[in-house]
This record gives sequence, structure tokens and C-alpha cells, in this order.
Amino acid sequence: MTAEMNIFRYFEDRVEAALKALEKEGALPAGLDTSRVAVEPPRDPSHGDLSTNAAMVLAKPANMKPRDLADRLAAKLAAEEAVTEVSVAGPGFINLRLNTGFWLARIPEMLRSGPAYGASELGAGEAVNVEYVSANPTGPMHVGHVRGAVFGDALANLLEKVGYRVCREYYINDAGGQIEVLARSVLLRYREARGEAIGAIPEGLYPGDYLKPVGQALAATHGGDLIEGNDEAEALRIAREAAVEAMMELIRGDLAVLGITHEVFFSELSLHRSGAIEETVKLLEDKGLIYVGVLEPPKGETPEDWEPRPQTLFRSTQFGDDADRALKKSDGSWTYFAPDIAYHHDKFRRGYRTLIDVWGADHSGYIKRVKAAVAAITDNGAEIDVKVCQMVRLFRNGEPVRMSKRAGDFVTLREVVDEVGKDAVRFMMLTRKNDAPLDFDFVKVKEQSRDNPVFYVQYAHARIHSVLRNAAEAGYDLSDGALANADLSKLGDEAELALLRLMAGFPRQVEQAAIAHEPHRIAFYLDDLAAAFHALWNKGKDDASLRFIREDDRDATLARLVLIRAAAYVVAAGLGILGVEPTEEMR
RNA sequence: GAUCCCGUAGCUCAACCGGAUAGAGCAACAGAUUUCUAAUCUGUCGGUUGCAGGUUCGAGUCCUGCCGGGAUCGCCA
Repeated sequence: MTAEMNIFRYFEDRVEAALKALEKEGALPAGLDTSRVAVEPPRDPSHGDLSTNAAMVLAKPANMKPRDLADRLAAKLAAEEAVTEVSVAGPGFINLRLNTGFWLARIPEMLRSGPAYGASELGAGEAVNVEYVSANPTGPMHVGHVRGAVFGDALANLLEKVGYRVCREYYINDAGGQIEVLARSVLLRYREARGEAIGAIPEGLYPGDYLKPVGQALAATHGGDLIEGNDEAEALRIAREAAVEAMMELIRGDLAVLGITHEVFFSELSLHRSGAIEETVKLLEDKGLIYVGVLEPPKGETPEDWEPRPQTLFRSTQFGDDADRALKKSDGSWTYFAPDIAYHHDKFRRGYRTLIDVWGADHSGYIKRVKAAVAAITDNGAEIDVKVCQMVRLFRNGEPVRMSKRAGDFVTLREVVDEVGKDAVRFMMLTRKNDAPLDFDFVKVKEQSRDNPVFYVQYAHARIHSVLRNAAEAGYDLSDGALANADLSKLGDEAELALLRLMAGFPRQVEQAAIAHEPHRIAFYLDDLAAAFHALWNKGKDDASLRFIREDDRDATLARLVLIRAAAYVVAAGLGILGVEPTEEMR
């Protein structure tokens, strides 16, 4: 159930109706394809409130000149009750201007919806799986993971907002060589906990102190039996399980600090154990997509140890990949790719027809093969979109923060959040398109100025609440009922309407962002919205009659309080998608 | 060598899966505001959208080829 109107969708229907009427009059041929007809905000607001391309899109099939068709259509649209002005411009755009009453009528919708404003039924309850983070469980999360984590989470929120049923999922890489290294590292910490002098951590093992408690816990539960009572493989198995469990606990805690909770944690190891990999490979084999062959060496610099070798390969080239891909290593064990195919297969079998993977840029070379695999397994029965997040460059007051790969010298997620706060981190991570690199400056995200969008948007929200507090103190009744009954006809200044029009465009912005899988658009929208509010606020300084609270006019005051109450809801709704708490007071 | 991403105002970036005269912020310059809690607002300046072709009524957007930057490149994850 949607409480509010998507004005663009509404006018698409009106345009459609006008076209039908023209058809009936014989002015247009029957059966025109109107799927490309769109109603959009004009690029330049001075053109009007709404714009449609109908005449240009339909001119050719209707065998008419665009301008002629536009004139006919414009005449019809001029009869719409909400329309005050229609013009035909450029190559055949029809621009509409709507009356103030139409805009004002959107305000009660916003009040009713509150922070839920912008929700829609676009997704129609369809199940979507969003896999993100999926960091290797070998240690705490570091800053490199943060962007993907925030992006994936905001995207999930966004899709939920428009009516998809979203599963937030984390793929635990608990089966590979790095996990063996982790197990050995933990075993060493175990011996350390048993009182052995282990000296420096050998090269190739994880040196971090965060493994010490795992070793201590093993010592507490197993005493000396872990190594003495087991063969090495068994000891490693026990250490590995304890280590993965502990690391996932660590990671869950890190994610919680960012406000992120996954519904499903999916273990790679479980695919190895259940036979799911064999099953999926068999499926591909039955389709004739598996063979044993020798790959060409990569062009350019040939690796020194390269030698032709027969391998079990998947014919991903049949699905657009550049080379067929190995499923088995030379020792006969599975590559990373094989269980990953089984994993995506599993998602498909759980009913997901839209899969979204969020990866770091360093994995972009892997996209084609996964898309190929999904296409093969599902017979093109699923959509997969892989969203790649580019690097985050860390700065402190303009100076790059250098991180070496050496132990303990990376910046952890917790350090970042501890220093600047969850909300600032989340917002800042969404101020760039996912596939563009992002600069993150520890000092600038805390700056209270126009160039810091985190502050700027929060301040708009806080400013509104400040005004509302003052109004309440001055005796205004700000209850839902009182606001709902206010006489809004007192509104009408251009700055007020500019703000309102922007607010009313929010549902569409949300839908567009959701369709594009681009949550950053919400952050940009919020910056625009905040700008419109601050502009209005400042107008009250030039012209006292535009102040929100006017002692000489209680009706006008109440109408404005309603407007900004609604504006605060829209800000809160947008921030909600980003996973950021709206602030009611700046300190 | 191949693949993917990026290239837009001096700087940082938008541009709604092809629309109009390509928009914001910062910086610079000129103003307003001692406040409905200050950190805000208004205006001016600023462009051959890397280059060259192509498709289209229309291209920053799609296609081809170059140039430049980044990432990745048989068994890692």
C-alpha cells in the first residue's frame, strides 16, 4: 500500500489517456507502442515542472512531424486539472507546469508516510539476493572492506524501500588456503597459550594479536590434548573451526558497529562437504560445458613457471568470457571458481532470480566468468549484477594515510568508526558512484561546513527540529492532527515551492536509484534537498515575513511548520535508506 | 598483449538504463547574514564532456579505433 503519489507515473497515465483520446479522434493511428514515452523532470527547471518526450518518440510511427503531434497532445494535456501551463519546446518536448494546489496536496501524503515516504511497490515482493562484504574470515575487517559493506547494505535498503524482498547475504570463504594458514597461526597461538616460547611469528602466518584469545580458548578447552591427543590434520581441523568461528564473531561485531546485519552467512566449506560442487559440475557436464584441455598462456608477459597443463575447464567462452576457466587445481582439488558456481547455483535454487554481488575492484576480472556460470547453470533464468566498488583513498587533512601490508599497519574498520562515527562513515562512503575511486579524509568528514555533505544534510534536519522546538515552546500544537488540519494555502513563495517540488520528487528518485542499483543517488539527492532548505531558511533573514515562525501570523507559521516537518521526514527517509540516523540537534 | 573501470569547469564530482542552452560544490571575485543555536545564503567568473569517426530526429551516455590513468590476468581468494 502506497500512501503517496508518484507524480511522474501519474502524468504518464495522463499522457497515455491523452494519446488514447487522440487515437479515438482519428488523429493518431491505433496500436502505437508507447513503451518509450516518459514523463520526467526537465533538465532545466525553468522549462516547467514536468516534461514528456511522447511527441518525439511517437512521431515516426505515427507518421507525423514531432511538433505537430506535440501541439495536438499539448492541447489535450492543457485540459488536465493540475496543469496550469503547457508549452512545446525544442524538437518536440511538451513541458507542463502544475498549479500550486497540486504541489501542496503532496504534503499531507508526506506527513502520513513520515520516514517511510518514498516506499513503493516497484519490486512487487520479488526476492532479491544481495551478497556483500564476504571478507575472508582471517581477521578483523579493515578499511578496505568498508565501502563494499556500506554500499551493499544501502543497496539492500534501497531495494527493500521499493518493494523487493531482500536477502542480505555473506559468503564465508572458509575453505581455502588462507584458512589453512589461519589454522596454523591459531595452533601456534595455542602452543603459546600453553606456555611455549614461540618467538617471532614465522613469515607466512598471521601475526595479529587478535588470534591470541583463540589460542587461549583452545588451551582452556583442550588442555594439552589438542596436539598430543590428535594427529596433525585433526588438530588443524579443530583449530580451523575454532578460528573461523572466532573470526566470524569478530567480523559480525565489526559489521554491527556499522549497523550491518546479514540474514544469511553461507559457508563455502559446506559446499565442499555436501557434494554441492560435484552436483553443480555434473549439471554443467550434462550440458556439455566441461572438458579437459590446455589453456593458452596469457599474452604479454608469460609467467616464468608457465607450462602447458591439461585442466578441467568450464566453457565460459560460450557465455561471453574471454577464456575457459579452470575448475580444478593441478593437485585435483577445486579452484575457488568451482564452489563459487555451486554457491550461485544454490542461490538460484533458493528461488532468487535477481542476484547482486558486491565486490572490490580487484575482483573485476572475475565478473565475466561468474556471469557466464550463472547463465549456464540457470539457462539464462536469472539476472546477475556485479557491483564493483573502487578503492577508498585515506587522507588526514589532505595528507595521504599510508598503509603498508606489514602486520598491524592497516587501518581497521573499528578505528575509522571510532574516530568519525558510524553515520559519517556510511554517508561519506555513498558520496561517490560505486565505480569511481573515493577519497576519505578523517578530518574533513568531521568538518562543519558546506563542503562536508554529511554535516550539511544533518544540519538541515537538525535546523528543522530546532525550529520545531522553538515553535512548540511558543505554544504551537505540533501534533499530527494539528499539522494535518493546517491551512496550507498560506504557502506559495518560490523558495517554498522549490523545496516542495524537490521533496515531491523523492519517490521517483528512490525508484530510479533502485532500478540503477545506485544508492549514491540518494546521497546526492539529500544534498540538493538540504540546499533547498538552507536557501529557504536564509531567505527569512532577508525578508522577515518568510521566517518560519512569525509572531504576527499564526496561520502562516503553522503552514510553514507543516512544510518543514514534512521536509524533515523526507530527509529522514533518505537517510534511512543510507542507514544513517537523522540528527535532531547539532552540538 | 588481453579484459574491466575511469577520463566532464582550475579542483572534487553529478547528469535519472539516448533528450532541450552539460549541472552542483570547492577555489577566485562581489555581496547578504551577530541568526527561527553559529558553522548559512545570493550572485559573477569558469566547458570543443581525452581525440577521431559512426548509429540516431537527437550522443557526456550506444558502437568502432586511438590517447592517458587505475585494477586484474592459467591452479590465490
